[in-house]
Amino acid sequence: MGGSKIRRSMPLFPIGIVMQLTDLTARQIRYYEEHQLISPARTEGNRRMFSLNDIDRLLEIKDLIDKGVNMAGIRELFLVNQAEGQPESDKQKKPKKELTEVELRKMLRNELLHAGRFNRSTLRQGDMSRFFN
Amino acid sequence: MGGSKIRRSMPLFPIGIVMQLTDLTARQIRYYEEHQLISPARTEGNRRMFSLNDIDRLLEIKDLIDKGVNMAGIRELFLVNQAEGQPESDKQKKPKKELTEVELRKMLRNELLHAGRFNRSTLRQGDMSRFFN
DNA sequence: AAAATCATGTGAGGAAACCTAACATGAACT
DNA sequence: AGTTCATGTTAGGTTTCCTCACATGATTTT
Repeated sequence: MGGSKIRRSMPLFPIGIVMQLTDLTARQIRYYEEHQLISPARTEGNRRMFSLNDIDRLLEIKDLIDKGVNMAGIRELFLVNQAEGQPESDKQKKPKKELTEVELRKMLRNELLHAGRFNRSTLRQGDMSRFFN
Repeated sequence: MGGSKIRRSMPLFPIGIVMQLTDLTARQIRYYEEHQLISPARTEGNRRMFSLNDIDRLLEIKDLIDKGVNMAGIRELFLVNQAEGQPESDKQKKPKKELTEVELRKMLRNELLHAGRFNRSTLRQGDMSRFFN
């Protein structure tokens, strides 16, 4: 890297800026990281640095939270979302702790209560284009 | 501003990131500000925050310095550059301290010595597009 | 209804990244 | 030889961020 080109995945923004850009508190952002919804890079000095992709993700998270989805739900949604477009070779998908039937039923019930319309295809990625004039 | 859109003029980057992106030292960047080649925004706590435009500018500055142009020269070039496309109403242009004949001659001579090919139209602005994939 | 869980607020103590100001330095001019 | 220019370096101070811990209100579970 030298003069370099900026990539959507380049860690560029400190948390303060991300707060402004997303209207989330530092606490919220860190909490979402703790629950593995994002994994921002770190500087040598351990400060979080966020990429455009991270910001995209935070905005999606915000959206889903408004719809009443909880951490686990969002995590699973992201998994599904990233699985599509993958080689379908893995029968077991990921050795990640998948949702159990019970949990799933619980979530769905919750969705209904929250008048959750689950469409409006959020989860499109790379929607950051709208961010630049 | 809320969810908001990013503008090229939005102050987003701390100086550390700008250093990486431009390969300039903090000292250099501050020095260029001191000479009014850039004017990055400041946070409440007085920290510099740079926009994409600022980074564009720094890259142009770097380029011109490589060609042997000094601070005053770069400043004047930017003035000219931004004057074109302006209403030609002002006869006096800016009450800025313009270059004197002597200074101008000095600079030109310098250019020649430095094998300065003054073309290759740098100074196009908004060239940051190449920065994104 | 009491207890547990979830998502977030808040505060303490510490460290990283940044700030200004001052002096140092080598290269190029006068 | 002395000056100016662009940059390096160091010192002392402030801001922003970090983790950890505990508090809190809204739900959910028992």
